[in-house]
Amino acid sequence: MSQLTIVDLAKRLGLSKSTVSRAFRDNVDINPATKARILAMAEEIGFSPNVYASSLKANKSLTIAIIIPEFGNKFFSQAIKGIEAVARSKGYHTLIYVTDHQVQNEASIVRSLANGRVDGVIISASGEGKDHSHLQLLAERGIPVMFFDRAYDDWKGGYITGNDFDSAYLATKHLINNACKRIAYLAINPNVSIGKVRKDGYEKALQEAEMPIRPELILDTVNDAEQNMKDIAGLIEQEKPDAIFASVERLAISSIRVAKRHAIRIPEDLKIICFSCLDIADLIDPALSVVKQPAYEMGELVTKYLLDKMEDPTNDKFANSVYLNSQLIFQKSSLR
Amino acid sequence: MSQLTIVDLAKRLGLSKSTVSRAFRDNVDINPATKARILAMAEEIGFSPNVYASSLKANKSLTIAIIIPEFGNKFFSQAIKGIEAVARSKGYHTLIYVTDHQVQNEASIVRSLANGRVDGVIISASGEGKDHSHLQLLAERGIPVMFFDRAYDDWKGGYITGNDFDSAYLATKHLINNACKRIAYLAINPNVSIGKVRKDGYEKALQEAEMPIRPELILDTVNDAEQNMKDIAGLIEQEKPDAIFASVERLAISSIRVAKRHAIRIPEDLKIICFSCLDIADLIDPALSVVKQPAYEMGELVTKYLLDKMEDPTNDKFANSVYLNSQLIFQKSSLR
DNA sequence: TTGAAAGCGCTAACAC
DNA sequence: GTGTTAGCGCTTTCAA
Repeated sequence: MSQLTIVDLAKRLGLSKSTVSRAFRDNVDINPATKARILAMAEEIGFSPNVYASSLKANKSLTIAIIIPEFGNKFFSQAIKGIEAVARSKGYHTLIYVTDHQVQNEASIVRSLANGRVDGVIISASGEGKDHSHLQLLAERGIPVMFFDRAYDDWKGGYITGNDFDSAYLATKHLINNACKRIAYLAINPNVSIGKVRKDGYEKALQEAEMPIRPELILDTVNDAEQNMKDIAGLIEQEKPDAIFASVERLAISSIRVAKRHAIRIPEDLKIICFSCLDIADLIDPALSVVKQPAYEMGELVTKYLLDKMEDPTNDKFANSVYLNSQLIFQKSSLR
Repeated sequence: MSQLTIVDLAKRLGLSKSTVSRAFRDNVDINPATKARILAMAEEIGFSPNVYASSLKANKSLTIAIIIPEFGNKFFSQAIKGIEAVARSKGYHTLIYVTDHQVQNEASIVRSLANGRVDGVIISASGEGKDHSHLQLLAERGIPVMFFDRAYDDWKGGYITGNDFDSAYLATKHLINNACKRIAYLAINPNVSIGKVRKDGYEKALQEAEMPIRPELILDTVNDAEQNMKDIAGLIEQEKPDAIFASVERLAISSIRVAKRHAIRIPEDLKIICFSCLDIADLIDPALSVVKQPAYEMGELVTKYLLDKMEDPTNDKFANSVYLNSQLIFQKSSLR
């Protein structure tokens, strides 16, 4: 309750507050014995220096922020776990924000951070909208930003993601090799990087196999499971695809539910594969084929890069994109 | 880059910094026109007040912390989503920490918070250990704490959790009603509230049915999936249970894997039910019976309570436990 | 309604 | 090695 300060400590010990302050910093000249005395007393009365006073002084917060669009799947929880682990190991604290795919939420969150609250920001982009001026705010403040998994088309800074183009290409090719002729693609927002890149991989595989890219087999989805179920049911009924490649896990789950409901057999009538970090994909009926991204590693790496960038903001090295290899796991849902 | 301050703004506008400061607070006398001018200029040059200076002054951080043992399942991600949503709607920021079930991590995290960094803390307890003195630190600082899901036996403060005793009792009774005679219980750490309460519910159901409580059917597990798989395999082989009640999801998943590996049929040879917030429990083979806690609501409620407690720390109302009803979903894995 | 000034708790020259 | 002192940027009396 009582707000202890270094002055209180100093008085009790008959020292000045600067000496007490020094005891809590490294690399400063202080008599080891004095330091020990101070730390012992601090321990005894339960004192530790007020972080906001320190932050104000140092103009550093030792805090980073994560902004993600959703929390619905293992990908993000694993990534956050990686982020938090690295951050904490380096003495940083991690603020978390969920935008629910609303860019305006992302913008308002970013605005609330651009006043010294954080030293760096990690974002997985929340959606469309041409206006990413909120990112400009961080740039003006010199607050480094790294994106992971999802970035905006026009983002020129650092970005860690999976090798989604290749993975999507290989996943589609796998379906083709398993005799699929009408492969539907369930897309998310194409304004977000992964929406576009994954679709490009899908299209390349079709082209390479000299199969037509049929726009009617490409379904643009929304952030509403019920609506998506309807749309997927409509797609299946009208277009009779023999395979579905879902760009994100929740669309594959919806597809499986639709299939069950309509007595469509997987994989006999319809094969399914999707991007997913689900650790129990093998226990689903039927075992779900997945493109599994290294979520935890991605979280670790994006944080390492961010912290490095914070140390050396001008280094161009951190403005590049890094692609981590995903793992393709073919199981019953996509096999002939 | 350039660190703008209220003084810069004041100079540009020919005002004093106190007037500028007032423009950013509500409930103070300031000419509306002046305020508008100030805010317009702030917008133009992209200024917002340094939060650490404000926090230092106000001795409030507008920040809370969540400390959880793991991030492995939907329960925690949903709960965090609820916490963050409520916190943000009230203007609070949310720090997140994962202890990996290590009480010493919990302790060191708490220590790093007890210096003004946060105004309140939400914890789901990380494990055993008799020494919870780190919580004392927060109490001394007058930082309110609320637990959710998992609390320590000796915790006397606020606690929001599921009606686990009743749910465990009903889940066990359900197995009994489905002709199970040898119901194994997979326990987690009994020093954490839910470890004990859930087991109590299980035992009560057995007693009520006049079935013996067999210690050899109760497996204490550890935080290591491989080890647990071995132990579960051993249990199944030696004790031949006809049902497993897993106190947490990951133990049920491990059990299913063991069963598959050993060609044990679920539910014919072995029925399974567990606590879980898995949203695709119905898609697992076989569809998994679960006790589903209202994770998101729990996150919301614990946060509301914490924020209320922060306003009125002496109100005993927030020292009580609140039990939210879980939902029992019986599916193929536990049915005759 | 606005300005001047003290101070939140800590840090880092600078002096001794 | 330790003490003195001047702020970090903001808020808030108090006076005008």
